Amino acid sequence: MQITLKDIARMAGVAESTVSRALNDKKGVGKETKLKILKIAKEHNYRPNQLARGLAAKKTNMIAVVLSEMDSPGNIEIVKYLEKAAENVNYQIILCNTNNQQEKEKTYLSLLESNQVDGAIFIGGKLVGSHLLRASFSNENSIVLVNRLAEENFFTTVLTDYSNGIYQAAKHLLKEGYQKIALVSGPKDNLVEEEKTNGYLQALEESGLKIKEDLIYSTDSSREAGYNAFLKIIESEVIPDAFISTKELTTIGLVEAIKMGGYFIPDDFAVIGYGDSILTSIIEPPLTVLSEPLEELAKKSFNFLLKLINDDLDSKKIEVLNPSLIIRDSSLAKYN
Amino acid sequence: MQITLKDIARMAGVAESTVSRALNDKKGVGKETKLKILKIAKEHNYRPNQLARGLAAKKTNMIAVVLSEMDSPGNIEIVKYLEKAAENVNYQIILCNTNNQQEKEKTYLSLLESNQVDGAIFIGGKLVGSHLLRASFSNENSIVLVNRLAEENFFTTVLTDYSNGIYQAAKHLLKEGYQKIALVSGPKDNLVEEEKTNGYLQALEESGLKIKEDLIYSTDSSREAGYNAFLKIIESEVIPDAFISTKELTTIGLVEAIKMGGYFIPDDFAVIGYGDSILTSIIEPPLTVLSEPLEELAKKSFNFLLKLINDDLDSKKIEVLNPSLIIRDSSLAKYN
DNA sequence: TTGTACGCGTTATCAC
DNA sequence: GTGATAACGCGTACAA
Repeated sequence: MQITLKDIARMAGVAESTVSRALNDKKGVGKETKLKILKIAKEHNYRPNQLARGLAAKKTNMIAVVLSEMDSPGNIEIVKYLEKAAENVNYQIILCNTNNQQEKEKTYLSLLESNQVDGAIFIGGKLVGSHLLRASFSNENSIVLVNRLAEENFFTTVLTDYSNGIYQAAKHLLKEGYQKIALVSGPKDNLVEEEKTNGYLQALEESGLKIKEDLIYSTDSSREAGYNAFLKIIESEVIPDAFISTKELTTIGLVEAIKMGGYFIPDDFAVIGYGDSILTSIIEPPLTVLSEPLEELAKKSFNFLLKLINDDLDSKKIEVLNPSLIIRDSSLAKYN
Repeated sequence: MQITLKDIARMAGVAESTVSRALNDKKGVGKETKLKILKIAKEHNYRPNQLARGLAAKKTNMIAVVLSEMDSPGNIEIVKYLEKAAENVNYQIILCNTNNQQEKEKTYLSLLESNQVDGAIFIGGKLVGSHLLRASFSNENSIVLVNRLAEENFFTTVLTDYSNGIYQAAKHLLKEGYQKIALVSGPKDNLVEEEKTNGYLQALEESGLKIKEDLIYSTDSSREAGYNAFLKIIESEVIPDAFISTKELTTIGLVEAIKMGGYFIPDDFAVIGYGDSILTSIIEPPLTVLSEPLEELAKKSFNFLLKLINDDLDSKKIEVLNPSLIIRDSSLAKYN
């Protein structure tokens, strides 16, 4: 059995409340009694029961981080930064993985509703479902969305400027002489992916190019999906000379398919991938990629959540950060 | 505010205990009262407060999964299998990341000691520290180790047969005609890595080859470490003709260094890497790798933990599973 | 500065 | 079958 407050109180010959105060560094405890209490606590390796503590204080100092994709190195990177931020303020992170399944999200939301965590950060994922909405209505839950768009705009959100990112990518390809740029984006029912597509369309329109519907392909965010996307697209009437991929894993699959087909990058097809992660840095040739400001995404979202928890945020906020285009071999100029 | 048991009791005009019984499917509740209670609960979106529940029942239905390396796709894969297993028995997983820092492990152990979780699975990591030991003494904590060796043998453990795995790898290289095989292993203060080295030594000795100390290199388990390992090793007197790498990320770094040096695989150096993950499958050339039985590791360890929690395991168990050698281009025969 | 008493939301043990 | 009531371990007014 674990030792409890009561035990310490008995040993020290004081009241439980005094022990509680001493252990929590609250003022109003005599120096000597405090020292004695701390000593006893240490000697017996006392660990406060966090369940009881949370129950009494209505605060657990734990937050949930809900990942839509645990395979994506970018997401893992964000988690690491979150952990660092949490550590500084003595918060625990509990990591949850949904694998893009909406029902799973519901499960993890109940962590909030059942008071196991003080707040939650949702990273990625599709359109915000009705259950998330209801959660925000039923009680003033502390929720921050990262890289996830909801048309309702009920949640504090930290975003990457996807539209602008893909816009830059497309512009770059155009400047390098590519004219028939294909877009391999994520699932259609994802507003973030819609944003990306918008950036693509805008760049093409500005250049006076006709949009070929055949060259816009939306699919899952998996490696296989990227692979199959290439196979589908080169079957179409218009053969592209370049690809922009909007997800980390699809990028990998896409490049693999291109190489498997005996084509060369960028000679046959230029490629701009997504995410400046280990995956895109391993693959050959060196890939031009769109890179998200992962550290900032993490820091800002954590700060927002902290403020939400402490009722320190007057209104829902949306912060948009800029991605950057990292130019490498795979998008080199077509004719030189 | 959330609705509580008491609220439901009031609305239904019954006692709290009755509500508790009804909601927990315990016998001894009238059909009609039960129906009424369930209806009210559903209508008001009642969520039991897990803190209170855990406090009263001394059981949280949560387990901690402590990862030593979150960058390793193999570990992530194990986590996914664990999640699946946990879901089946209505357990929640809380993921913790230590980044190979022992102090962090201590932090997460306190999740156990403070009754926030019913048990913990430690995946990977170095030598078991004294804090882990103390945990096993102070109270009968439910702990399972995965891919982690402790000389004390206090914990139920699920292991891969590392020694045999590396033995197979080395034998394979020898058969293919390689004679000067270098080993790039993980940190020295890690018994698992020691096991791997043993397998290597055994294979070489059986073949009557003299061991060259220069060719045994132990380092961090990072990509950079693998990269630098190659640079160091080719500076030595004996230039190897093959490499065995015992960690996922070092494998990547190693291969990158070889290619960066202008060498070819396997013409200049054969390579056997570690882990059949996305990383080793992306990199070129196709890599011969040692693959761990990830799903089995997860399933067995979870079952063990469940039994530990339910006091269903009479003694500490150690289960050793077999890795498999997946042969691809990077270890092709030297002369043909 | 210290102690008393109550509450947090459940579960479990008695009675009835 | 149902209802009080006492835990569970801690925080916190309030009183002393």
